[in-house]
Amino acid sequence: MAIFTAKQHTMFSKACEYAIRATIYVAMRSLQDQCTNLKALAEEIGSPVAFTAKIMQQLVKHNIVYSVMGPTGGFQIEKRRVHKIKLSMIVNAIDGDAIYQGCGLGLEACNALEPCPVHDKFAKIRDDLKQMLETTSIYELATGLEVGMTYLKR
Amino acid sequence: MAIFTAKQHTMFSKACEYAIRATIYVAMRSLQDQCTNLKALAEEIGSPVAFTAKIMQQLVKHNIVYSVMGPTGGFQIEKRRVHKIKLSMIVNAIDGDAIYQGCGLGLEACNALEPCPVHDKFAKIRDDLKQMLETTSIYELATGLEVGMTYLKR
DNA sequence: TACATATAAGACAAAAAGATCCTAAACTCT
DNA sequence: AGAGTTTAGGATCTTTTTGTCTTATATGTA
Repeated sequence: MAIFTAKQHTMFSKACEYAIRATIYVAMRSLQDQCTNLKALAEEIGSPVAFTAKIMQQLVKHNIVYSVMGPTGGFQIEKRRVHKIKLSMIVNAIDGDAIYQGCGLGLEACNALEPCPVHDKFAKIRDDLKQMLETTSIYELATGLEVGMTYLKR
Repeated sequence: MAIFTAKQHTMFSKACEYAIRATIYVAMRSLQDQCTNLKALAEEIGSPVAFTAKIMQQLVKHNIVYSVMGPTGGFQIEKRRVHKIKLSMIVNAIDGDAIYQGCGLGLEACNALEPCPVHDKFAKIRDDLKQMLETTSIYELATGLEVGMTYLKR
């Protein structure tokens, strides 16, 4: 159980982690005018194939990537849209906005007028996170990957 | 399912949210030399009684609060220790340290030398969060509650 | 048109998180 | 000592998250 074993609650859900990794990889390939099929994608980012399929379906529904069926098909992003896709769009599509909008203690009624005890302490962290997610484009992350400055595996 | 319904992945697990709220309340009562029993505690922070019991057991094991059995028993914190208890101790006891130590994309091999694409973007956020959790004492949160500046319910 | 290959979509399964229940152990008070 | 109250701890149940499987649908190519 969560409480008994040393849990590791992460910033994003596993699905969201896969979604970000997948989008970055698809973006890198898109910048090279390449479509990426599911199998190769899952291989490259080290994620379960069938689960990744579900996640990609969501990204397609949220217009973050588009898909092409049939042979030579796969996932791709229009080259000119890559820089318009921000981390916040992916996080929002998969995890919702609670991580950078909600109360740190999960209180419904928490706001600036009736703050929870950690409200002010978290306000800055949350705003910084929001700012970062909303200004970081997949373009910059994909190009770092392309030139071998960053890595997606393991 | 997570992917289908609009999920809300939060900063901390539910258990951790309850743990923080509970510790703040017990601390406030401890500053008034009062012991807090489980039922009253759960009532005050709006959490399920039995689940809260499990969480309190963990906090006792991690020496964050101590417990007294029998009538007039409950949970308490030594007055002189209240200011020594930091948010990080609670988060660590319940959620582990991944939120402010691990890679934003969940990659095992991610570090400054072989960074994931979002590594640098997250470094600052993570460090700020860590700093805040490690420097925020339960004392200051409990006193804000005591004077009615902050609220724990709903 | 037929065939091969790729994604879409739904059902299903396993694991973890969230929550409950019951009995044991500790303690206070009479 | 006995009765009643409170936390400890184990077993159990439910919901959510993570992951798999099977069938349908779309598409490129011979």
